[in-house]
Amino acid sequence: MLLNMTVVYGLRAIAVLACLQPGECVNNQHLAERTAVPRPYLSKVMRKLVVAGLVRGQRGRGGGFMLHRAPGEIRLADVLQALDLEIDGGCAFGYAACDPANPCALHPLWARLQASLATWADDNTFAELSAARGRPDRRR
Amino acid sequence: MLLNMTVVYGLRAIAVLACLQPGECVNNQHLAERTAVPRPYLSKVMRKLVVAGLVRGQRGRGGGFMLHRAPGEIRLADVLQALDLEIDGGCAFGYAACDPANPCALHPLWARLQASLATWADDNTFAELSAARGRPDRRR
DNA sequence: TCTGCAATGGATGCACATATCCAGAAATGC
DNA sequence: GCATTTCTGGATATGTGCATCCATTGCAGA
Repeated sequence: MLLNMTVVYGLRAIAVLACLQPGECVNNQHLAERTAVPRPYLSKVMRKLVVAGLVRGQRGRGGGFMLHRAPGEIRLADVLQALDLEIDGGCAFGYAACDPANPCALHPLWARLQASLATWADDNTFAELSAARGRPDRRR
Repeated sequence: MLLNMTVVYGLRAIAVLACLQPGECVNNQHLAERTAVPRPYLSKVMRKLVVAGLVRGQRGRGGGFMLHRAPGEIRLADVLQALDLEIDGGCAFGYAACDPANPCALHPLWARLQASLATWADDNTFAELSAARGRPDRRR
């Protein structure tokens, strides 16, 4: 796959949380079911999202997770960063100094890829999810 | 990084081969130096590129690797495919049936990423490398 | 204050990508 | 044919991402 599992899991989780009613929250077990992520691993991922300030974790009876900002205020790039994905992986040849003035052979192709990814991550938020928002699979 | 090491190594190798004079070839050791890839691992990567028909491997004294087609005839997608990178990683939620008619929540965002990547891989060839083509690091 | 629920955090196991080593096979020049 | 060079190919080590388990901490309601 193109992105690593941890990131995919994080995106799924945020997407599910973005579909909740305001004030509503989902605990780790239910979230694991809805995202099809292994329960113990999901809690590690959620922890990182909490630390990054994207998600709020409420302990105790009736607790769970909810978004800390409106879905439209969360960019995909925020999630990638929270989960330690380097958008800019550096020079394709591993050169420390590689810029348009002194480029490696792959520089133009590589820069184009980086730009595509960065645009995708920066310009998209969770405001736009598919019609699956109202999907009846909202089991508890 | 965004792509896995194997793919990056493969791209580097093709880029170096694309800079050779017609008929010229480079053996594994020199190629490993120019691409900064571990020598034993590079030979595995090269093998896959040979099997895929992108590169020709010539054994014996004076042998080595050379491109099997013109640089402009090799798309990035060809290299990715040769090195077993799935461009289309399937649904972000892992649903078997996920299409615009019955989408997962992440579908629109996910489709946009897939499209960006596919465009990059399909529309770019090794015809366009940076000015490093004539770079004086052409040591033997 | 007690009890149960749920997130937190550390320690650990597992699989696969990455990397290495070495013997074999093919091509070239003598 | 022989020696040298070089790719080929299998077996093996290593390191990291992925996943699991369990003890602890914090919270809410009775």
